[in-house]
Amino acid sequence: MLSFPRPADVREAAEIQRALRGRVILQGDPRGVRYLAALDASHPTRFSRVRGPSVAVAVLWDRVEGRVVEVASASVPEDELFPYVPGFLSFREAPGYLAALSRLSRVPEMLLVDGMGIAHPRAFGIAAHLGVHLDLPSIGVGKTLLYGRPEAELPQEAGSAVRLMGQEGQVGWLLCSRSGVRPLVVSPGHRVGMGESLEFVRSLLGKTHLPEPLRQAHLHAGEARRRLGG
DNA sequence: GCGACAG
DNA sequence: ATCTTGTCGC
Repeated sequence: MLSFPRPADVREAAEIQRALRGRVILQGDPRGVRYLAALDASHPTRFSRVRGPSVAVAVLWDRVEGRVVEVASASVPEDELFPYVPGFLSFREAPGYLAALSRLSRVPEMLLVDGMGIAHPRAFGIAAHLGVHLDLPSIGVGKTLLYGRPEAELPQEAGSAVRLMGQEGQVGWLLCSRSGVRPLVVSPGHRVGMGESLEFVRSLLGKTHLPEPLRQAHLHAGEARRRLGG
C-alpha cells in the first residue's frame, strides 16, 4: 500500500490537497457494488471517561445480504495523529483507515466515509482523498456542513434531498434520512457521479439517522476504543 | 477585518 | 470527536 505522507503543517497539507484534487473522477455508477467498506473513527478527548489511543474501523458491508460481514480496526496513539483542523481531516484519520482496510480479508469495491467528498473548500475531503489514494470509488457522508450552500430550503421529508452548491457548481447533496432530522451531507469522493452518489446512499438508509453501514462502523469504533482503554 | 469551521 | 437518562415527536 502506498505511503500516506504526514505533512509538516497545514500549509503543506493544503498543497497536497491542491496537487491531488485534479485526479478526482466525478463519474461512475456504483449500483452493482456488493461489498463496500464503511469507515469511522473514535477519538478520546480530555472529557472522555476512557483515555487511550484513537481507533479507526472498517466495516465490510454486504449490500446484497444487507449485513456486516467483517469488522477490522486499527488503533493510533495520540502522538502519531495529525491535529484536527477543519478542512484537513484526512491527514488525521486516513492513516488509521488504511491500516484497518489492510486488515480486511477482502478488498472492498468502494468506500463510504464519515466526512466529505468534494463538498470541501479545496474539493478534496477525506472521501475524495482516500478514493484517489486507493483508486477506489468513494462517497462522503457527513453529519454537519463544512462547505457549500443549500440550493433551497432544507429537506424535511425522509428520502428527499436538495442540491449543495459550491462556487463552480454542485458539490453534493443535503439528504433527509429521516423525517425531521438534520440532513446528511452527501458528496461524491472519487469515481462516482453526483446523482449516483445520492442514489447509492439512499439505498443504504435504514431506520436511523446514518446509513446502516456507517452506523455499524460508528458503534464498532466506540466499542473498540473503550475496550482498549479499559 | 469578520465569520465559518467535516471529525 | 466524547458523556448520558429520560423524554418528546414523527
